[in-house]
Amino acid sequence: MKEKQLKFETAPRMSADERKNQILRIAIDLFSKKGFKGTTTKEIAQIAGISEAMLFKHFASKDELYAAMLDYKSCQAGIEETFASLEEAIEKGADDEEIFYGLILKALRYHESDQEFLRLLLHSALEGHEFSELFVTRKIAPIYELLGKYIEKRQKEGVFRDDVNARLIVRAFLGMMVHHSMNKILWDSGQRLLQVSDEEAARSFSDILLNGIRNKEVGQ
Amino acid sequence: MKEKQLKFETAPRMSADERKNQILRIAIDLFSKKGFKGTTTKEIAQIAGISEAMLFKHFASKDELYAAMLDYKSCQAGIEETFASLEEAIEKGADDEEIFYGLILKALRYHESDQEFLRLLLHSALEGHEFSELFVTRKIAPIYELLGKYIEKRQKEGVFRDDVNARLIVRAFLGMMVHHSMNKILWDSGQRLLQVSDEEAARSFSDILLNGIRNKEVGQ
DNA sequence: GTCTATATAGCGATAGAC
DNA sequence: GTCTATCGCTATATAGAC
Repeated sequence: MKEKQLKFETAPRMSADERKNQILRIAIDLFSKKGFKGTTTKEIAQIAGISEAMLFKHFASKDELYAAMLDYKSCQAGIEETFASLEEAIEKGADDEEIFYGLILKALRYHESDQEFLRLLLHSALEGHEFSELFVTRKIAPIYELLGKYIEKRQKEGVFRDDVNARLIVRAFLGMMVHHSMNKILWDSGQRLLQVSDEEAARSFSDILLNGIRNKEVGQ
Repeated sequence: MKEKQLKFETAPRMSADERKNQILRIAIDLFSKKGFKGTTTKEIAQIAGISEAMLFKHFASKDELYAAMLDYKSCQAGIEETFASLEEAIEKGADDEEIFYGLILKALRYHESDQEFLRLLLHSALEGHEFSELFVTRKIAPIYELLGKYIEKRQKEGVFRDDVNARLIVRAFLGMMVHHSMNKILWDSGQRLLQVSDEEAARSFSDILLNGIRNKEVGQ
């Protein structure tokens, strides 16, 4: 259980805000790797180069630090941005290919660049932390709503098959992409099972899905 | 963090094997809910109705108990059985519909009936435990192999499109189903996002996938 | 803003009696 | 096979000096 660690050796007497941010960044790193119980306040303090007493001056308890860290992390957007660009693509009447391919690729790239996020989300879900529930309500439910509505519209237009629940299509869609990211982060670091670029994965997933849900009779 | 707990009030002087099995079952329950660090030997002993000293007579350390528990759990098959029935379906030349629908439905039902398993797998993956790696090598890789080969065969026959990596199709396929199960277990207990039966989900996923990867020109 | 020192509780694990 | 008692350690958190 030895990992390389970010080390912040800094001049003493950092300002309160700087210090708080430094602690949060270290907490994100450690909590994402080892979860809540697996991370100690001692280790966080050591890496920050301060005493535990100082840490508890900034955050009254470990719980408070954990919550603050999740809050900080979820404000780093990434999902908001992805959602906004999806909304925009739909509004300007982009091709289905453009919409689906673009969304998958954006998501895969985000997961790649911010692996801490998926790990923190899984940890908090397994631990039953409210953050996990909140994240689904605030960030995931709107995607089901937006994408679900779009698919229903295309079903009414006769372009997509209407014998499949629109939200089940959203789930299939998110499933391909989330599962692929999870494999890359959690198991497939050696890429034993599969080696493909994000572009190829996004291309294939969106092809499979679109061909899978389009009405055969209607030409595209 | 209060949960209902399986309680084993038993007559004293259980045989060694019985006791060991009882401890393993309790360990599975607790480790799957709270992970390794989140579970204490004290709690396991309390629920078993014995002292911690007794627990350490049966398992020399907490680590040993954890490993024994994962071993025990992974021998409860479920996946072997699913794999075998997939193999059989392919050999007897079943329809693609039969093969894909059957596999998804079997997997969804297994995940439903044994939620501990998915939780333990995720916990061990996040913790970087070797079990997780081993599970992928021994249980998941063969599925990629078997299903990948079958898809390649169908591609050569001209039934499936051959412009998509066969293993990427396997991933898309497993992704839909695993992600759906994870949603049911981790987030969707209130089914806010989606309410569907396992049968409907399996039907839709296999429809989407098969339509998505079949050559358009070839009638079925 | 930072420290040392310490309180208090809980952890995994052991000794030794029955 | 089981217990009580306890060890050595680490955890979160606090008090009070500088």
